[in-house]
Amino acid sequence: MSGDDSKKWAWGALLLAHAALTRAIDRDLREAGAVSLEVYDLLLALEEAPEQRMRMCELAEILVFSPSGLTRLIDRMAEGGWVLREPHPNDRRSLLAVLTPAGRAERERSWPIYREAIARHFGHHLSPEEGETMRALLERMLPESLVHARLPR
Amino acid sequence: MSGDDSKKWAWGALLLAHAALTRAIDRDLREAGAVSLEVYDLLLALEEAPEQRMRMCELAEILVFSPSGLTRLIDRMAEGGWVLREPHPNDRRSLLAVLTPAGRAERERSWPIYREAIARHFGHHLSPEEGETMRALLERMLPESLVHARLPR
DNA sequence: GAAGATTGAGTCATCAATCTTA
DNA sequence: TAAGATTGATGACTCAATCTTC
Repeated sequence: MSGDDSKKWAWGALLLAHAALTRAIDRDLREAGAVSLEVYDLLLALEEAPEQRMRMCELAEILVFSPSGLTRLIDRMAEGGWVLREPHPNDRRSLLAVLTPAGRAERERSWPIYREAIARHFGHHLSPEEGETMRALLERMLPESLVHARLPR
Repeated sequence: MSGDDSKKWAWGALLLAHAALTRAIDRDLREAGAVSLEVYDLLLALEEAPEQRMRMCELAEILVFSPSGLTRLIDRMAEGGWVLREPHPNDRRSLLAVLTPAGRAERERSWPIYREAIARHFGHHLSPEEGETMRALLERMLPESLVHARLPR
């Protein structure tokens, strides 16, 4: 394997490792009684959106879900009372998903469980300075389109 | 939100962003005709294991899959001719998954597609030095149990 | 014609229960 | 009794097709 390939391979190995870690964290979160990563992500996206509402297609793009996958995710969340569907004022093709107070409460209830999981999985191996470096690099490495909707203001 | 919480939140945001990025990369890979992340991960694990074979329960742990999930994943891969099941010589409860030449070939066929995807998603936002820092930190940040089976020797 | 959302069919994961062997 | 693997039932995501609106 050439030098370039072996560098790419190292990245590939870390990609695979990180994908597995994500599954492990998601498993931990569910076992501890928190909502799944996707649900948390959606609740958070709505919470930080103007007027706590967003078009279905926007949500699908942010979450990297298929349109039908998002439809069903919103179905389940609406059944739980965490979101509502509302017609779009200017485009009758489109629907808005709206966060309810119950949805916000659920996100807040899950936060401490997330905080624990994050500390458990990320906090132990790096010094505070290294953690800071890591965060800054990750932030720049991830595509703007995926980060901007998620970073705290 | 306290200062500590806001740090944790930043990590949480990056966790969510990275989970979404993983979905995006997996989608890209499939569209480009490569095997999925899980399948690649399994093929690679077997390829680097002694004698290209591993116990089912070990594989499940490395991949962060449930036992039944692994059973079915191996079912599909065996149907495709990429792995075989073999009895464990010392423990008749256990089975070994064995990589076939076809499985190795499939992993090798997918590698260039992975290389492209990695370059596209990871190569563009960081300088080579930053990339190196990032890799080193990621390597230390991820749990040993997940990294050691995946890093190139 | 294209964009936005949904539905049905198919795929793939999990949990709980079961069977065999240590 | 526990460990390892599998099976059946269920849940959740994708693709392709459809319907409405731009």
